[in-house]
Amino acid sequence: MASTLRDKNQKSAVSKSDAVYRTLKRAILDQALAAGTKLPEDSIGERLGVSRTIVRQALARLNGEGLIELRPHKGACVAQPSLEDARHIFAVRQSLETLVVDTLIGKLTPQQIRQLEAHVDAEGAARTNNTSASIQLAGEFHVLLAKLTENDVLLRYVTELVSRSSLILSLYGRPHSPDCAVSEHRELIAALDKGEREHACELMRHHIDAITTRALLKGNSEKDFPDLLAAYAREEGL
Amino acid sequence: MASTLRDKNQKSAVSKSDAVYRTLKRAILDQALAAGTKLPEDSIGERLGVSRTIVRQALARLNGEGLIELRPHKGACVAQPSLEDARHIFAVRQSLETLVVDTLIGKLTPQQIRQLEAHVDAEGAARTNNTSASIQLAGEFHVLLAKLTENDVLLRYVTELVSRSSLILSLYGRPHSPDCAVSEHRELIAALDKGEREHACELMRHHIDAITTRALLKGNSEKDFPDLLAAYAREEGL
DNA sequence: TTTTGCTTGATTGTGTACAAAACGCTCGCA
DNA sequence: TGCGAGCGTTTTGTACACAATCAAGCAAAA
Repeated sequence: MASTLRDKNQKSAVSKSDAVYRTLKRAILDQALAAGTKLPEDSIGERLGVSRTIVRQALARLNGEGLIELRPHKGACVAQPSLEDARHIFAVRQSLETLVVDTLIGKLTPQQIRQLEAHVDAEGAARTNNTSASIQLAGEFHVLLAKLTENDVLLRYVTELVSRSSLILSLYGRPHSPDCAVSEHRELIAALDKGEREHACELMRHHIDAITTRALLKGNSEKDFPDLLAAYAREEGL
Repeated sequence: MASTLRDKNQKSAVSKSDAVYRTLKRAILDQALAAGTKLPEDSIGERLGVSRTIVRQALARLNGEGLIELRPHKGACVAQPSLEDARHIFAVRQSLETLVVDTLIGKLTPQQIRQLEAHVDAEGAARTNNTSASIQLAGEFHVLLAKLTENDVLLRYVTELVSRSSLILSLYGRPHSPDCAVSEHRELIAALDKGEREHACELMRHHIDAITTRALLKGNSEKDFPDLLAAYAREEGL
């Protein structure tokens, strides 16, 4: 596709570690690299044709964003957010995305509204595709909203949280029905368009609640056992 | 306390780049390194007795947190947040710190209340000292609150934003009167203690508003002039 | 048979060397 | 005297090599 070429040019011109960073990030979010997968610097570097130095930089960045875990002398692996992590992440999303809506109310141009609607149309079209692409698109809707605020900090945090949410959904989430996400997104756009501040905020709150519920309902079986053990181990100073 | 010792051992034993990271961060927040100061990898490494590799890691991390700017092939320098950056940062702080208060309401133990009061006492005691230490302590109060939520994500973001706020205050802020900060902190603790949710949230909102005003009111004289020039120059493609 | 200790292999942490790019300086020219 | 080009120096970007650490497998003893 065209974007690949453009990205490749940018990367080679701007920085290689960015390229590796983006590649790994996409691989993680596409679930090509499942949660918990080890990420040895050597193999990745060899596979992508760069030195370990570059890979290390990319891994450090991903670690900073919470997408991988980086334990000293033990290497990196794709993060496995605990249920508690998940609750924390969604709580902060709740707060920040309400701010997004609050910032956007009454300031969206017709063109921007159309842009949002076009995105949701794409979500609707991808409904029949596989789950991961659908989760991806649903997440990008939130990132797009954040981008429209033109608040860099807000955009960065929302982007980060949406990425981590994708990971969580792929770990714990029930099968994910895109239908409700799409309809909720449409309602939100309508409220934003009409300038109904309270209604729009309430819709966003409810929407994130729905995602949270979908994310945390499952996953109480095999995953909690090792976590419990880890808690005990930590108390012993291990 | 015991944790301090443990942390220190961990630091020296576990990783050098952490040490450099912390050193640079403190230097920036203490205004030992003024905004805009160039940070050559070589000099820093030589000064701190580590190789460029380590320094580079620390710089990358600081860049991720917005404390330094890292332009390709041009090196790092202490960040100079624009007034717009400042507005963005405080807007997000507003939102997140309200979440902190909302999370904490009704869940603080008497011991934690005492801990908060002790901190504010320290703020009051440092009132006569120099400005930077005072700003520092006032910021740490907010970090302490975030820590009490036990929400890692929230803590990380608040910490980051408080750091950047310190930088902003040192750049644009008027002389900073610690008195009002202290009294506002005390009121907030009281409201938290009594479990008055709405009142506490309102106090936090008002408090951040006050900080924002203090931060952005000044700085229209000597600092805006070069900025204005830069804007003109950019329009000319320079 | 199970457990403990050692040894080996693999992987990360760090320093250093070389290549490329940007900055400052001097020199030449109008 | 002012301006621009060319060159040398400084600084960053990258690769690689060596040291340190961890995990696994094997052997030996209880």
